[in-house]
Amino acid sequence: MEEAKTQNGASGKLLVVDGHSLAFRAFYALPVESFTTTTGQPTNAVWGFATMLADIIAKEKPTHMGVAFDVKGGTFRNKLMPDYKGTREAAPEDLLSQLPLVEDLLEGLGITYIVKPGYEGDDVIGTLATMGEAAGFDTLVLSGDRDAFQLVSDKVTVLYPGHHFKNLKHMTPQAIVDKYKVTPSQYPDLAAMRGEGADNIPGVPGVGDGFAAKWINTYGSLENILDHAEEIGGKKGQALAECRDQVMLNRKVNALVRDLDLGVTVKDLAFGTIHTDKVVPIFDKLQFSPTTRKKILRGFNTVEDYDYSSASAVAGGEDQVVFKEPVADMVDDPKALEEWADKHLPDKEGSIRSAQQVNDMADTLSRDVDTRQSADRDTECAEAMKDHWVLYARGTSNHGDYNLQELSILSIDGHGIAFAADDLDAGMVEAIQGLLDARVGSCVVHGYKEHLHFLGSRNLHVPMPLFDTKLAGYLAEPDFHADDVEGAAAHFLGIPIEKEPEATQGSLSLDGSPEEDKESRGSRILRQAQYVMMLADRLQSLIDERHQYGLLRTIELPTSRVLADMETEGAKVDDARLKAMHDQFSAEARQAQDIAWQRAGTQVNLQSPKQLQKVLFEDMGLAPSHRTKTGSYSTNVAVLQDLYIKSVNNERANDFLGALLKHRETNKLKQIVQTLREAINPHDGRLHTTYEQTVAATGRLSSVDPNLQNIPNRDARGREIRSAFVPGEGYEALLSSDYSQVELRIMADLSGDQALIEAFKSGTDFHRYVASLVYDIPMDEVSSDQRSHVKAMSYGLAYGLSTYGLAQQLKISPAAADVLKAKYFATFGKVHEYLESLVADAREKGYTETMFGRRRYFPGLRSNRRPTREAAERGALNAPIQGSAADIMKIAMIKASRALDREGLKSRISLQIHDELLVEIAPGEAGKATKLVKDSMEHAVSLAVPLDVSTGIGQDWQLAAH
DNA sequence: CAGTGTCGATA
DNA sequence: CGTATCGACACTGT
Repeated sequence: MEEAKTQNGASGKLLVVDGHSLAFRAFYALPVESFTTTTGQPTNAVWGFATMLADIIAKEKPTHMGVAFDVKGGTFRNKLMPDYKGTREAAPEDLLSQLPLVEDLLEGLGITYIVKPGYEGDDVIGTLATMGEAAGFDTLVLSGDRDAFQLVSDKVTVLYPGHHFKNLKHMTPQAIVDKYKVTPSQYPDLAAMRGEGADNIPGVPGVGDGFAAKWINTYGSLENILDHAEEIGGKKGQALAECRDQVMLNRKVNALVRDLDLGVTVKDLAFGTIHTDKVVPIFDKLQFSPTTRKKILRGFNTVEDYDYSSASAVAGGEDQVVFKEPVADMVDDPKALEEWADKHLPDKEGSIRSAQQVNDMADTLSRDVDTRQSADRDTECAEAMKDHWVLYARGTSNHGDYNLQELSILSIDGHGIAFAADDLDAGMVEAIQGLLDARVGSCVVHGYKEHLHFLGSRNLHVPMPLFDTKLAGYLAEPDFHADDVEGAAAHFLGIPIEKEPEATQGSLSLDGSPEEDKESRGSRILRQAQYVMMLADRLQSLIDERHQYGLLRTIELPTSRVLADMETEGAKVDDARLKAMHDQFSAEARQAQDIAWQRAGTQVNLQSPKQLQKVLFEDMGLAPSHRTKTGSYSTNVAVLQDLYIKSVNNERANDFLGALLKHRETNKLKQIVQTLREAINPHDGRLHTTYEQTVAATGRLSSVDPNLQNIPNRDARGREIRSAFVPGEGYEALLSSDYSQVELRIMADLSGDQALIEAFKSGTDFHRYVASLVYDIPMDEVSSDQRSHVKAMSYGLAYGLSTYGLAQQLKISPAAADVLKAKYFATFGKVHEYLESLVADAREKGYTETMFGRRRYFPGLRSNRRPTREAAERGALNAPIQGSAADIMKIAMIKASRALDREGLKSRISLQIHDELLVEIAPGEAGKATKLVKDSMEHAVSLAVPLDVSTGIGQDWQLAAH
């Protein structure tokens, strides 16, 4: 890098920053929820400001720096133009409260910041840039305001953020000319004619950058253009003449002042020395992580080895994580693999457990779960994880077809072996199997389920490993989603994100990227394995601290195995039936569309809310009711139905709405059926969903590609689709087995409310029983309204339902809802207390916990923003309940799967829909399988109330329903 | 071609 | 102004 030199030998690089612009952009770019201290102070703008600045400092290496801020109160511009920046909304409090923090941080970092009453930050910037230029410095101006372009010269470059704030464009004189076809000094003339929307400066109507540039190049100066406005002619020329005064005013307003007296010289702007006594307290106050601190400080000359971490740094210490490049060993025959393993991997004998031992241990722990939910809390992994190795495989999957692509084994000593799947012959596969069987007890993977699939595609079976970094990461922070190993490493280890270029396989690469050669492919996968190794170290201690190893071992890892089998087997569907339904729904949707188009008089796209808004609320003049969150008029079913009823006297609108509603319904069903059909695996005619085990923050599973957890079930039309799910070849029926009111039963158990416990023990119609208590009347006098109101209240409990919401759902007045709620809580006082305690505990601890120690963190509970805080409160109320139900179902699945196996049945679990299992029944096994599955579910855990499971058997899913 | 908004399906 | 999801489609901006 060359540095600027002046005649007198001075050299330097000056960075001038528009402080407000940077803080604003950071604020809006980063979610405030993720950047809030425990005291509720938002820090997203400060964090973004500081890290962004650090990035630029690291990249540009300036020697001098000045940050300009606006100051409250009007400037000379407002006197010239009262509307100047008039459309700007006031900055939100969450941002304003951060500006003093930014200034404090700058002071601590030894960076000069400047405000000048009566002038804007832009004028300070203009002055600083001019001073830098005059001193012979290379000068950079970081600003999101285009007015700064007038400062650009050979010595001055403006860094202008693009759409993504990260990539800054270097606006040099040439870049300005390329973009606007005028020189930097001519740019204000151009802007004066075009106007500046952001500042509420009107331009000449119909004139944009293009015309303005053309005129400037024809006539030179702005004055000259205005003098020749008549010559230009046409609408634009006329408009220009009419706007003459405005344009001249614009030009005055957009000229930056470049000669303010700021009371500093360029030399004063030198920086680099940090005031440690000031910086550390600020860092502490902002609760910045050690990683963030290092990141911010890397561009400064800091005293070597000075500890910038807070005295009160997080326990467990965030030691600097160092990436050590693994050594790739060449192993090309089975014997060599065995020798390599003997040399580098933990002993088969001794402290390391064999696969059988590991599974025995899991069984033992799982039995503990039978009797006492907390028995598994004390199992720790630290001991076993002093010596471990990483198995890291990658592959492809497509609707049940899995394909291993590459596999690696990495020892804790840094030696590793990488294989391309194509190079694995039968002998090598056998040797790998031997290695797995002997040493899996000390093995770490990232995603056990995926490894079962990928290795399974080469007939390799992976017994249960010691640790899974993907599952562990999910338990540690269920709201965080890394999409790959690098992402997880970046998050948990604070390793800068360097995305590895993905393998370009095959003979040619279309996008011109170089094909990855064998060697670099090998070292890439070993690097990824090394990330897994490092993640294991970090997560192991996190998991142990929280006593979650039992959860990992006895619930999550075994669940992975059950899910892998379910995914591999899939669920059989009758495609002929689906096709018939699709044809039927298509025809109906088309009919409805024809009628709608006819009544509307135009071919509106019925699937376009925007077009519908126009037809309904403009053309037909109907009265809009509900607004969407962005302020437009909603066209959802509730609104449409309402309009339909209200439009009885308007035949055209009424017909249109009827057809539209019909289209909504049938088209949705058509689309669901179509999606299902497209996902059928052609080889076996079955649907192979993928269960995501680390997505839902509460601990539930989710289902994707296709989602088989949202197949219609509410109305008869949609439910028909379930009749297409049938037993496959070699099976005779389907069993549906589901929990009734699990979440309520969990609440009864956890709250210890005797009234509710008795209600469940009574064994009668639960909602009727509860209603009789709430209204204090005999069971047989409970009206159907009373029953349904109480039922809604019961279900709403676990969601943090408001009286408003309850009223809306039951179509009763808020006052009546309030009365219902009061009565309900008067009857079940302990439930009320329990729900309140969930939120209170979460506020104190920062997280909630399920019966099995699954955590979820809720930083939003301390937010200053009411909507944020209340949303967090509802989440904290719901998470332990929904999450405990999820834990219980996972345990039930593990038990059921093992029971079916143990009894030698061929029947198998096919689908899980949160509180329901669908089981494919082999001939003659209906009775036995039903009993095993039902028992497993009923006795997954032992609560103060019985777990009620209802079952049904039928020739298809719909018929199996009960 | 990616990102956002609206809508609607489930437990 | 009830929790947790997934995904199709339309539209918009680079």
